[in-house]
Amino acid sequence: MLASEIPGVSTAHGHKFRNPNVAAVRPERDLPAPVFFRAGSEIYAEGDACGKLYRVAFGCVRVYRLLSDGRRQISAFHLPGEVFGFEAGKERRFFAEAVCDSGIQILSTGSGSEEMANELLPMALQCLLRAEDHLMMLGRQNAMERIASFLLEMAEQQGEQSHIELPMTRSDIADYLGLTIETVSRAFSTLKRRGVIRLTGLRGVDIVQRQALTAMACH
Amino acid sequence: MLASEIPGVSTAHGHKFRNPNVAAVRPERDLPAPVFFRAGSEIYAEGDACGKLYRVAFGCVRVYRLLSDGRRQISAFHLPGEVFGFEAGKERRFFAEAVCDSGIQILSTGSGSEEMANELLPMALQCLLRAEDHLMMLGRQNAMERIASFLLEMAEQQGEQSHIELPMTRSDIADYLGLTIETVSRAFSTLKRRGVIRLTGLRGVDIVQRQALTAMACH
DNA sequence: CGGGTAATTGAACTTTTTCAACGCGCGTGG
DNA sequence: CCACGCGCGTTGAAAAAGTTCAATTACCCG
Repeated sequence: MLASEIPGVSTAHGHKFRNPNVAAVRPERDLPAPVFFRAGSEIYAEGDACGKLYRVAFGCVRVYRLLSDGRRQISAFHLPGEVFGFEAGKERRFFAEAVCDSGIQILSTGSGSEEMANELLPMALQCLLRAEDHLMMLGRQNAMERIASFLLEMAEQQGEQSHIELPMTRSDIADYLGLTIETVSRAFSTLKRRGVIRLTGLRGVDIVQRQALTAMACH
Repeated sequence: MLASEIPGVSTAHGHKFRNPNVAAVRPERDLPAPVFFRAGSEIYAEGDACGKLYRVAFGCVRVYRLLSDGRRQISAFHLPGEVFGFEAGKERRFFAEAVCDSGIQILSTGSGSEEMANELLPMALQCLLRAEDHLMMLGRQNAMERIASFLLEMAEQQGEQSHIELPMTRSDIADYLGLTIETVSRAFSTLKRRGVIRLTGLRGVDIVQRQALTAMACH
């Protein structure tokens, strides 16, 4: 099932979010058929039972938590090929939603093959690795550095092209980077004014001066 | 080996950091004798080979990363009973140092028993859970909320006493919370002025109004 | 082409940082 | 025993960064 096969669904972005950096969990043929989720629809919610894992076939997923007063922190965006849904404990503390129209393969872990259980730890560690990069960014980088890191991260997830598509809104980006939408928007504008990036529509970004970005991200 | 057996070493804090919330990896008798680390000394560094895990017998450990310009983000403090040192990849990207004089048990994982391999995934997930709490804090909470969360976290790690000992300096706390030492200090002063906490020396904190703290932490 | 959502921009304001000065506690050496 | 220095912590004032609120513009989709 592809986005392009679903009537009435825009495929302008759907098929572009390939992620060449993530090995398949197991051969594609062993994976269940993807379930389709409309943009914005819920994949799981806080309070749901843990136990299932999910794999993005196409589209994009945001995983987030909410504070009681509604402040949101997005902990990760997942692009095609990535597995998400790890959580310690019995009940989920996170929400997962489709950022754009997406196809999701549902993997049941407990009953899975032993072969799969062996891959769980590396995947969890990969998750941890990303969380720890994210931590550094939120704790110690300023707005411009976070935006630069974010663009490079997206470029890497999409195979190091100089053109990237951002499936998420400024609001999503803000909640991922711990900023406001206005600050995100201003940082984009500044990068554009300096000729570091070009904005093509609301979603597209051309990276004109990659090394300027890496210098800003200052790892 | 206990801190109190080491001549010339202050034991004023060493024995106080018990953590009743963490189950031992395996029965205490199977654990190797702890290695002693002086306050400030390095346990491992960025670039070291991964593969060993560590368990805090007594004392406290900080795990952190550095940006190229020296900015530091502490990703966790580990108190007695906790296991640390998980990292994906071959080489470490983190540093670990003793915050105060500490005893560390070194567990070699690869060659470990199968029984231990089975505990790796839960431990990694536990790690992930903490990282994600931390992420929320850094991304979406203000200075006072972070300090309140931090104090409650320390209280929980030390068994929900109303008196807690902070083995780390203000600078460590600042680098854990993504703030400056001045901001940390001002938040402590404000809490003191409001009668929420009492400061007993540089390291001790009495929690006078616990529910005021939980209200501030606003989970 | 027109409507509505999302994004951008400006200006005032708030929070946090930065820079600088000062104080406290403690150990050392005169 | 006391003076001194040193590390750590606190406090104040000014500056910077980011947020908030409000108004405007751009883009996508029918």
